[in-house]
Amino acid sequence: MTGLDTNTEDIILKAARKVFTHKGFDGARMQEIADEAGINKALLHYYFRSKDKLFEAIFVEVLNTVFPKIIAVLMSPVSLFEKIEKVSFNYIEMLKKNPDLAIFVFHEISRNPIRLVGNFKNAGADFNIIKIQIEEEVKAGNMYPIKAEHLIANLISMCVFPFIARPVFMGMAGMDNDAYDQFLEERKQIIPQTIITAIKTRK
Amino acid sequence: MTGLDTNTEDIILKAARKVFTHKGFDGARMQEIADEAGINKALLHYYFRSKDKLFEAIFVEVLNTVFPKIIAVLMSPVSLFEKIEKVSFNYIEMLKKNPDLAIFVFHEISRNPIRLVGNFKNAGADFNIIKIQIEEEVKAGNMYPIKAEHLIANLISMCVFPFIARPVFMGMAGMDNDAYDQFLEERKQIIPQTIITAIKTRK
DNA sequence: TATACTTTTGACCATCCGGTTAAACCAACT
DNA sequence: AGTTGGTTTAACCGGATGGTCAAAAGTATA
Repeated sequence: MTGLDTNTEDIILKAARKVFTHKGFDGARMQEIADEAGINKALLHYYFRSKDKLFEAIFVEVLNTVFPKIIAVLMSPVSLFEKIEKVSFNYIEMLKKNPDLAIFVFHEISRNPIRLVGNFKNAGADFNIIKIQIEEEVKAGNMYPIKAEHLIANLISMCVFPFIARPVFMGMAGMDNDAYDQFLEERKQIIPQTIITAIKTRK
Repeated sequence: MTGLDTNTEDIILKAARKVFTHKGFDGARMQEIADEAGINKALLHYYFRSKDKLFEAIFVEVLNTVFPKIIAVLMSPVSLFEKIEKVSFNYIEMLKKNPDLAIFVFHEISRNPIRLVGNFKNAGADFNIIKIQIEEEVKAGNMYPIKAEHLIANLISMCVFPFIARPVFMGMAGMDNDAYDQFLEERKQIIPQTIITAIKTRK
């Protein structure tokens, strides 16, 4: 593919990402990563000193895949309703391309919550921007009040959780893989529709 | 506490449940379970032949904690709106008492999706009941159409995901533990409010 | 070609971990 | 007290696993 694929360090990262995101830190084996990369196990330690170091490298990479783009949308200077639509679209689009990331990220964060703190706080997330924007929309009569925490929680939950619970939902609703992909595609519309309709309406 | 606590088998199950749900199958150590139970490691193998067997025992137990009650509510003969309220309340209440279960269940299911199939299908879940109920509510003019899959996905997502993403949401919104517990409590109202308002309104 | 360097490898090591075993412990019964 | 049967333990085993090392292979430079 690209030139990156001929660079040993990147081959390793790619293999490690695949194995770690699929099996988690505890379930991943250095030997399996080496096999996946088509190299000797010792070479892993030559480029990355330890399993922890290698994991850290790909975990940061994954966090940067998952959070920054959505935060950028939420912080961008567009209307609240447009943000809700864009986040739904972008998040579902990204997770369709990286279906393992959701479970991986939250499992690993639960294994070691401290790791998170610094990393995404300085991705430019400022929660007050959303709070102020909601206040303004309420003042302008475009929506009814809701705490920013709940609005964002509703939005992210509905986007991400179907990827985490995929086998469960598929089993419950009797969907096959194709049907579920179609279902996920529909959610790009359903989620903003649900949220926006709810906040535009007197409860 | 109860008489159960003096029974070795139950002491083991309790310890195993704590360690497994906290660390996952791969991260759990038989020695740690033994320590937690205050017994010898060999005794684990005396009561449960292997780590797999012990895990299977507590996994079934956990599935029966997580799914049946919610399925029972969804299948019960009450109005759709009442179901939505009851599921929100019950799910959040249960997860407040067992905060580790959400991540644990979905991580382990992703590790081995087949395990799930039989288990909760015969918990009495019949998705058609919800589909029919929605059709009737639509026909009666009480709500606008929405696929049952999306309605249920929205409901479960908004209830469960805040437990999975707890550290992330806490970080983003700058909440401490007490504030987050309060936030979760509020969601018992917010979630049915959001869903019901949305489906009662022309989009 | 000789030299110096980085990259890659196979073989190896120490430790961890799930699992086994034989013996000790203990309660019940005779 | 002695026997029996279930329970608990300390010690041990073998394989898996993260990690190391010295030598081989490859590459660039003179």
